[in-house]
Parts: sequence; C-alpha cells; structure tokens
Amino acid sequence: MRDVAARAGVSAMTVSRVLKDGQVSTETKERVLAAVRELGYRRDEVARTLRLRRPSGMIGLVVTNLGNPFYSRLALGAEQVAEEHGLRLVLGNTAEQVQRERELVEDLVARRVDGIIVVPAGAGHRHLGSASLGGTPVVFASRPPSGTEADTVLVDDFGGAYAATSQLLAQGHQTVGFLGNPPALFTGAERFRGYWAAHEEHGLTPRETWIRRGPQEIPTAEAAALEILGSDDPPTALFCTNNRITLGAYRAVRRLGAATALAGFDDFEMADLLGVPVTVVSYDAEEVGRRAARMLLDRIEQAPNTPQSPPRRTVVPISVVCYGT
Amino acid sequence: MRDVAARAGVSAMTVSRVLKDGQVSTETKERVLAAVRELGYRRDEVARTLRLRRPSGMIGLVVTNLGNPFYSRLALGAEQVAEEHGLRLVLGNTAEQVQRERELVEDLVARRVDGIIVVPAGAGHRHLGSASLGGTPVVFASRPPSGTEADTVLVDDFGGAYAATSQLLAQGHQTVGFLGNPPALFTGAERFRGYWAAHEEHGLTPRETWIRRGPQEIPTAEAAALEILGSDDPPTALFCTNNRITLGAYRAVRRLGAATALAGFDDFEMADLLGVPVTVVSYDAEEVGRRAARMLLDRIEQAPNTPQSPPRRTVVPISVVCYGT
DNA sequence: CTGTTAGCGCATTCAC
DNA sequence: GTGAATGCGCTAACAG
Repeated sequence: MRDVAARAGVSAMTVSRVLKDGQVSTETKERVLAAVRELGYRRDEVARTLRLRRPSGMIGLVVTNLGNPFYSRLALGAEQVAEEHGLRLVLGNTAEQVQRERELVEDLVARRVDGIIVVPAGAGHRHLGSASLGGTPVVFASRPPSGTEADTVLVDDFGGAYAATSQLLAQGHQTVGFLGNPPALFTGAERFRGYWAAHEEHGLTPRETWIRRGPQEIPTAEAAALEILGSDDPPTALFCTNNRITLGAYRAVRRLGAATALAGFDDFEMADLLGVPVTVVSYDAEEVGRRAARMLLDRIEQAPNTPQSPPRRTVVPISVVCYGT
Repeated sequence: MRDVAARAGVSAMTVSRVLKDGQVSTETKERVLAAVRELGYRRDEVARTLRLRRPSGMIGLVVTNLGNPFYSRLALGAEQVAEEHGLRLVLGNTAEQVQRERELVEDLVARRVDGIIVVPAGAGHRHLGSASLGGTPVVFASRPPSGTEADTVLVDDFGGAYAATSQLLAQGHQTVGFLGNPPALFTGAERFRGYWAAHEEHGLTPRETWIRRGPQEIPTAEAAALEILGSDDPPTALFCTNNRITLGAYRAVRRLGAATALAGFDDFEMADLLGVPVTVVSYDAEEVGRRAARMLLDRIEQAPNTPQSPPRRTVVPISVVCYGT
C-alpha cells in the first residue's frame, strides 16, 4: 500500500480511501487506481479484518465424511448461501473422529471464523457449545447436539422411516424386515423408531429375527439381507436405512431371485431401473446446508453482547417415491 | 492476551512465549496457562500470521461443481493432504462460470491463501496464472491451463477412452457409437480422441451418424441413444464419456430390449447389476486431489524469490473393468 | 528468564 | 480533500 501511495504521489491513507470509495477527488482517485493496476496491488484482507476488529468473513463447515454425497451436497448448499453473503467456506473432514473434530473446531475459532456449521461425531458435544468456543456461533446439521443447546437442522428421519414402512404395510406386507445403521447413530435410532412406530400403528410387532442394526456398507448389508431372506420364514419386504444398504439388499434379493419388496432412506439414480418395486425416502440435502447457513447467519448478525434468542430447530421434510411395478 | 498477562502478573511477551513453548520458567508457565484456561483465551491466528509475515495457512480449492461426486472426492483427497500439513481448505464453487471463478480466485489471493487448486471453467486461463495472482502458487486439476503455464494434474482421459473402446472392438464389435460431452470441454475432446484412435488402430472409421457430442445428463443421453439405436443400421456397442451418460444409454438399451454392449468413463456402484455387459473406466478421484495438493505444497515450499522450477504435469492412471455377462 | 520497543498492513480519528 | 498519528493482536529483536 505504501508502494502504491508513493507511486501515485499521495499518502497511504488516500489509497485506503480510494479502495473503500471514500471522499477522494476524481483526479487523485484515477492516479491511485492506475498505480494499483501497474503494481498489481491487492489490499490485504487479513490486515483489514484485524484493523476493523471484524471476524474473518469465513464460516467453518465440519463434516464427518465428505465422500458421502449427502455431505458434499450439504456443503454445496451451505456454500451457495455463504456466497450470497460474501462469505467463504472453510472445510474440515473429521472421518467421524471426535479428536479431529475438536482440533478442527478449535483451529477455526482461532482463525476467527464468523461461525461454524458442524455435523457432530461421537455422542457428547459440550466441546461444541458456543460458550466453549468463545461465543463463536455454532449450528448443528443432520445430528442434534447432546450436552449442549444449539441451533440445529435435521432431516425428518423418523417421519421418513415411518412413511416408507407404512407404505409397505399398506401394500399388504405383514412382515417387513429392517436393515440399518447402528442405534448409536442418531439417524439410525430415529429411523428404527419410525419403522417400529409404523408397525404399532398397524397393530403389528416386528420380529427380532428380521432386524439387523449394524450394516453400513453394501457388502455387509447384502450378507445381512441374505441371512434374513434365507431363513425359514422370511419377511416379504425390507426397510433399509440408507441407499448403500438398499443396494446391498437389492443384490441379495436379486441373487435369491426373491420377490421381496424394498424400501429405503435416500433416493438414488437407478432406483427405477432395478426391476423390483422400490420405495424411496427422498429429501433435499442441499436444503439442509442452506438452512444451516441461514440459521448461522441469523446468529452472526445478532449483536454479540445481546441476550441471545433461544436455540431453534428445523426439520427438512422428506417425500416418499415409489418406483417399479 | 493482555488480559491473560495481567491475570498471570506477567507481560504479554511472556504469554506469547508460553504459547509457543519458548524459554519460560516452569512456574510462570503454569501461572500463565492457568490464566489462559480461566479466561478461555485463544491466540488470534489472524494477527499472528500478520505479524509473522506468513500466508494464512489455508489453501483455496475452486471447483466447477461440488455436486459432482468426482469433485467432492477430489476435495476429500486435497483435504487429506492439506490436513497432514496443518493447512485448512477454503472451498469455492464456480458453477462453471468464469466470472465467479475470477472473483473467487481474487478473493482467495486477497485473503493470502498459501496457494490455490483450481478446476478451471471456460477456455482462457490467463487470469489464473500465478503471475496474475501476485505469485500465489496455482495448480490446475482435471483440466489443463490454456494461455498460461502451471502445474497440472489430469486424468488419463485419452487412454481411458482408448482402452475402453479397444475393449469393445476386441470383443468383436465392429460398430461402436459415441455419446459424450461437448468437444469444447477438455475431457470431452480427449475422450473422443481416444475413441477415434482405437478405431484407427483397428483399421476402422466411426460412422458420423453414430456419434452424438452434446448430451451431459441422463435424459438427453437417453434420447440420443434411442435415436442412434433406433436407426436403420444401429451400432452393436456404445461408448459413453461419463457415468451419467452411460446410465442414459442403459435406459435406452433396456427400453428397446436391445443387446447393445456399453462402455463408459467413470465407475459406478450398480455397474455389475445392470444385466447387460458394461465396461467401465475407473480411476481414483481422491488421488487427483491428493496429487494436486502435493504439487501445490512443493511450490509453496519453494522460496518465493527463487528461480521457479518448470511447471510439472502428472496424469492419474485409469483401469478398465468389465462387468456383466 | 523476562520486559520494552517497534512494526506486520490497514483504517479510524482528528487535524489541516 | 488530504495527511499524521494511533492501534487492531501479535511477536522478533534487543535489552536487562
């Protein structure tokens, strides 16, 4: 900046004013801008935010697995909203490790991000409370906080599982198996709850032998499905808690040549081409990111030393789509 | 920091030293650390990097479409490497808009990122040259620069298309159609070149009526495939330049009940379950991100006022996988 | 071992 | 309109 000033024959102060369109005569302004171009000068945003006592104009996004399309689409949605407000997104991947999460969040706070969106790993989240983070606003996405209160954006896990299972039951299936993620995961628990509630609604009780609460990937889901469907008295339908599990189940059904109906959480591209009836719970992952970003922006815009409004929670709706037959 | 110093009864300088584990007596160190804990103090990394005349410890990643799993996995790979070096990733999505790209890159430079990985949109990339960016190192990923020289990581587009097409020809198909992205895209051009070269190798010339260089999404690809396969003299196989196009072609084949063989760029989860023979070009998208990050780190570690080593280019290998039949 | 001085690049405040 | 002084939060360099 000094160099630009020298070249334009003015003081650094004048250059600063030109760059923030302050009161400068048209003539000097042009001289300064010329010097800026000639020197390829760029104002240092880091020094600027320091001087202005402002946060960095970045928001942190901490996810558990960016390789999962759900989270990359969440990131895309958050990026859209951040972009509209001139904010940049700083990305961190925790691989479900609480320790990584803790370090990442600490680092983001030290870098003075305006706020953080986090898909929490693990169970206790006191270390993610805004209070533990020097007041940096935090929004939870996809999984709710435990041990602290905070703004949260969830998917309607319960409702989706309930609706999809109900669909199967309404189609006349009396026996619906369950393949899903472990109960320790919030989504796993909620989706199981939905599955169960749908049965109760119909006066049914799922049989324990049709339930597998563990598979996470295609091969393990396939094995579990083979086990269930190969038993003496197999169910006529299966509810799966995510699309990888649904694909595993599909492989099993196909291999056995069974007529088992499938329902699952998460839409996927080939669902209509499988050749067996598939019911799918569909929702907008980008919308999760957009809402989280908007909630965060609302917090950020609240004056920091103002009494904080209570934490809000919003649930992104799902829809049920039936493919095939 | 002053507050911490006051509380510990020392000067700010001592606090600073404690936090960077300098020469401080164990006793004062403990007093300081106690004060840090009590006040929940965090060192301001922004001010720190300013004072140390260092870049921000962040690298920028600018992609054209984070919703595309290829780019989100690229991001994941880059994040891994960045993480290992204690660097954060700042993400930007251009949606293929050159204007957005330009603004993003400018902003990243102004924020003093250590370097930038970019999947360039558009055709001319002079504005992405390290020179135009005040010397900030830049690595191109997935598409090469034009109008400037820079480190680049590519996928073996030509080789993959060549290998997959050759596979079809070797299987006895004399007539292989082409469904692919527009020639303006680097990948589109390269993959077409590979398709063509494989034919030449076999003494064949593809027929123009079997070629569609435009479809990008499933529905348009399906329509194009229906057109080709519905003609008087349809080819017995189709080469598709990405997995969305392959899926579109598959829909057409299935609808027509044809026995057309398919080959395509990009692996996908269901490829082995389609019920028709499918050859797929597979590659490691994360590896693209990892290599780009490593190249960038190499540049960053070069002293800035040293004669720069010439731009490097690396190509991530592909492998061909045959499913079905 | 610890404190003082000075300045990273910028912008607010107050002169002129 | 423009410039000089001052300080954002931190730390290298030099005292003591």
